[in-house]
Amino acid sequence: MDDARLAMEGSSETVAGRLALAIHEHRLAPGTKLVEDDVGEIFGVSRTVVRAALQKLAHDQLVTLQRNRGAFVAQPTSREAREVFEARSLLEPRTARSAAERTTPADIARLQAHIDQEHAALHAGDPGRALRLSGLFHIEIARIADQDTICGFITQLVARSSLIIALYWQRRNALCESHAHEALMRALADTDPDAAEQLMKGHLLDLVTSLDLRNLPAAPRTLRDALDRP
Amino acid sequence: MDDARLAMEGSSETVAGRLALAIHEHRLAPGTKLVEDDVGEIFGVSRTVVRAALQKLAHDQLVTLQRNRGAFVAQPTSREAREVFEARSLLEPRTARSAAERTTPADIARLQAHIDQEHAALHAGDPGRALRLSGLFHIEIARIADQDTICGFITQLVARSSLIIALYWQRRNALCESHAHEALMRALADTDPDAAEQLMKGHLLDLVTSLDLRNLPAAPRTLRDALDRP
DNA sequence: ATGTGCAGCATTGTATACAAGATCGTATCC
DNA sequence: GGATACGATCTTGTATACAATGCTGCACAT
Repeated sequence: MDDARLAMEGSSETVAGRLALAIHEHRLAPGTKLVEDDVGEIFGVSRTVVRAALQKLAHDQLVTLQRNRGAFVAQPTSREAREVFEARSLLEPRTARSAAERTTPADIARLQAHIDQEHAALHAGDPGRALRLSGLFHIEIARIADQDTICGFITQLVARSSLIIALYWQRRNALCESHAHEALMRALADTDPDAAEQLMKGHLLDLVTSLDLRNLPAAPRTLRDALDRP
Repeated sequence: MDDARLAMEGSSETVAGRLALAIHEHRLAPGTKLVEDDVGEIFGVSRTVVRAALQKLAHDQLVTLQRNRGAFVAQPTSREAREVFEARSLLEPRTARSAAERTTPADIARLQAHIDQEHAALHAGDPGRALRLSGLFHIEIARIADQDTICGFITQLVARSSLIIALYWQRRNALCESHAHEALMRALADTDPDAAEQLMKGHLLDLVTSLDLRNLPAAPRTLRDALDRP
């Protein structure tokens, strides 16, 4: 009830960012209800700005808005999961190719820093943060490609992927061994567009095959929601 | 000052839709300021719902929000224009391929109806509506491909393309002779994925080469905005 | 005991009120 | 005469108030 001090300059975006981060790091589980008053009190703002933040997150499909019922952390269906990775496989390989054609040493340094942080988070026993950093790696590559529009799409898809992983990840053990990321970074450093494209393609395929998408209905939902829809 | 009757059931989305349609049909020019009170009075709703609508449009990048200054119909730069068509060229050809693999006769009928309406609008001297329908044709193909996520992206890109065409279209004469659309429809009807993919690729290339993207700074903006930025 | 109806409560949807910032015109100074 | 400073006005940002909707639990009937 005291974070109001950092709420200046686009407070609704601050709230949206904090909520998004919590979702990315799996600290807010899919299906969780986000009550406007509660969120507002936590961040020290009124419902007005909370509503704006929830709307933004809804547009990114991180939360679902149900009229007169409220906002819930989204629960992508297995169909949506397949669609998200289908979209990523259309966008990211060729974006990685473009990135490879214009990577600078500074970019490589940034990528290396990402990978290091990711390893550190894993060893520190913070898989949520590791997952978040893993997603940022993909976004960073899109940023290198210098295509803001595509980068925005990829950002959205990475965010939804975090929810999908929360729901459908099967081998809980080896969490995203980032050899793939290191190989990608090398391809960029070597200015090898073909390798970058193929590596990204394979990496995404690995990811989607690590999911268990047999049409289990998303998860045992909020117990109540399971029956009031149909 | 009387349209309040149709404003129930998601009123902010109604407002956003009406505004978006006006932008699509080039009745709201890029750079136009959207004053909250004015919009609210026009649609018979309060600023609360107008703000929600403007936020949604801002997320779709149809309007630009400037803090404490207001909302303006977006003016994509030539860079953004290139990015939008780059993104479309990544998404739409392969989406057209997917569509060709699953087109039903009912889909063809719908596409034919779109083309007919487009011709009718052109002959009726309503180029705005023709352009809107032309965009819907692309969205309809994405819908046939049955990929909601990609369809959503394409919808956004088509919307932004409308703004780009408003700003950068050079040959004002032959407005989108829709032979390309008819050829695409035939490829879908013939279940010819290769042709569909190639035709879409070529069509998008034709579109982007019909633009004049030499870095003219977007247009003579709102006369005032041109000088207060730098 | 199970199902139904109603009442009270909790939460969201919308409008309005007030505060903060930006714009524009005018007056003043040089 | 031109530039600058200031104040009036308009617009947006945020909070709050009220209305409408949905939810929960108890009473009551079957």
